[in-house]
Amino acid sequence: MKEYLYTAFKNAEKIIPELAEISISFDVPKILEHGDLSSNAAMLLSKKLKKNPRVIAQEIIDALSLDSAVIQKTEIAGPGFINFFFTPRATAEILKDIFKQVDNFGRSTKYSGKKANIEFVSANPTGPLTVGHGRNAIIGDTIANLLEAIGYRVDREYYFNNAGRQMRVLGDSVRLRYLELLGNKNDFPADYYQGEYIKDIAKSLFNEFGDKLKDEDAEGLFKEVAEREIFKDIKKTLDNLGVHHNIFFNENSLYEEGKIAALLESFKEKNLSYEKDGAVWLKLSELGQEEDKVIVKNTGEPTYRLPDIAYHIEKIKRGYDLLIDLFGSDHNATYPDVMAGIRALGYDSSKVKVLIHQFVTIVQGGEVVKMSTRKANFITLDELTEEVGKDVVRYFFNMRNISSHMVFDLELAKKQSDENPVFYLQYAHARISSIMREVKRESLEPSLNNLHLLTTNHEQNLLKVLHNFNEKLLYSAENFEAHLLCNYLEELAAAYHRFHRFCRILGSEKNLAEARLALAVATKIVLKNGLTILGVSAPEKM
RNA sequence: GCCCCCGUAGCUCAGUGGAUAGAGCAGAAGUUUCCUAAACUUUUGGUCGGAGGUUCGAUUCCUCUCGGGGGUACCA
Repeated sequence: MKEYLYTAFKNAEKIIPELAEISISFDVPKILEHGDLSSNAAMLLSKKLKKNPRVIAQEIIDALSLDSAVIQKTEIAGPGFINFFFTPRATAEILKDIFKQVDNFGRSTKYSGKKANIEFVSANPTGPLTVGHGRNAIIGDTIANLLEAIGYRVDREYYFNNAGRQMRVLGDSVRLRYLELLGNKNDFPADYYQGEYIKDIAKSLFNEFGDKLKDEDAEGLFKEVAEREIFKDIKKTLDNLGVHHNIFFNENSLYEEGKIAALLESFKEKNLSYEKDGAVWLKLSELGQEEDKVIVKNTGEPTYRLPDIAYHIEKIKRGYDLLIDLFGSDHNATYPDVMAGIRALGYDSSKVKVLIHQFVTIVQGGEVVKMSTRKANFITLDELTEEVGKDVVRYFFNMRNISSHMVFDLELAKKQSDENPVFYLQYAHARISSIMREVKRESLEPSLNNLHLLTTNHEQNLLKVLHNFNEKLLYSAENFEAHLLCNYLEELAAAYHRFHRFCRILGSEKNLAEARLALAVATKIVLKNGLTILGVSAPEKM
């Protein structure tokens, strides 16, 4: 419908040349009485033409030469809006597109041939994923789905580190638990990993090796086994949610391939680093940042900045058109340094898009639960998924703006899961599936031959919502905002449920029944396409 | 101190500079001989944290301010 108006406005430039100077756009009015689409062009021109916007609006309408088979009427409203009302028949044309494209309806080829990479989760293998990681995992995977829907080829990447202090402590935690099993009492340090999973790993080592490991050091087998087991669990947890990375990038490989040493050398050559107090500093204050930061500690170990810069350079070299980093807000201070480092070495950081999501506040029994992997005070993502199911977890994390500090009330999620909006969407899909089973008895087929019969408010409204899918999906993907897709699908489901209540298929005259059936089937297609992008199932029965 | 995010209905949250700020839940009243009532209809509930500014028009953009969260490491 918009395309029609864009063309009409374009042609009207011959009569009102100033139309070419403003950006023409059409909004779907919030209120039904304001028509199907509205334009603010007259208001935008009012200053330029020094005329009352309502007068200009009339001149625009006169210049448009609209087809009455498409546009039923136009009106000038409020300060100078032009409202367009489409004929029911023109509105129903959308069903033809949906039936033609089916699973591909809504998908776009706008970014075909482009490659994107999204790095997300990226938790080091020190313990099970928590509910907090869940938000990152779901947002990341859904953004990847959205990008694929608009044509990108997407790599899902997981960056991790199995070296460093964190992992040493992990290995030693397992070692101490293992020694406990051999009867050696020890003071298990408070800053070690307290979780039961550490004891489980120690137990499996004890079962396999008996006391043969009592003189092993923490860095060897203990750490290796802990990492392997924990990673296995993490992948299982993600698998349960339908999240699959196709690239796992180990920070260690940057050291092994000499990338870290080379990077350090480049900074030195470019006179961007210096030594002070036994450490190597990066001159970030000369690169637009607040202050210089350490890149190699006086212990000889790099800080995270150095490998992070090296890692991003590696990704940039792979030739992506878009590189997304998805972090929790606790990392929000780290990326500007990394970007500055990349730019300083002459790499293009403009393709890197950093997305920061805010924390999930867990509330249990009316109290905020503070999460810490080390203290083993957390609710695992697995526990949550088992409690409420994959669809609820995915929908819950997708339905809110990533910048919102969301509250996750565990009791509510478990107890009142029936009231989660995801069931509202799925139920609409299941209802249509049910109708499709029923109509077979009456030998009704969806038909596009009598779409002019779809004239009631409920039918027309549903059709109009269907019209919006392409645009909403594209906008949602280009802005990395999956919650907009959720909002849209809720609107679609609501429109369908109303249609379902007031416009019966079985029992209606055949031509009308088949036109309505086409509308229902089209709705089912769009619901399913949307839910699939969210990673939520579209059940045939509930 | 400085940086990022948030503040909208009792609660959880939408809101792409536009017209009368919305949804779900919770509260009130209804709808089923009928394709699934996990639904639908009606209804109560708002100084959009506050104050300035830009604009024909601000919940939306800017400045200041108050409140909450996260950072500001030779942790990541």
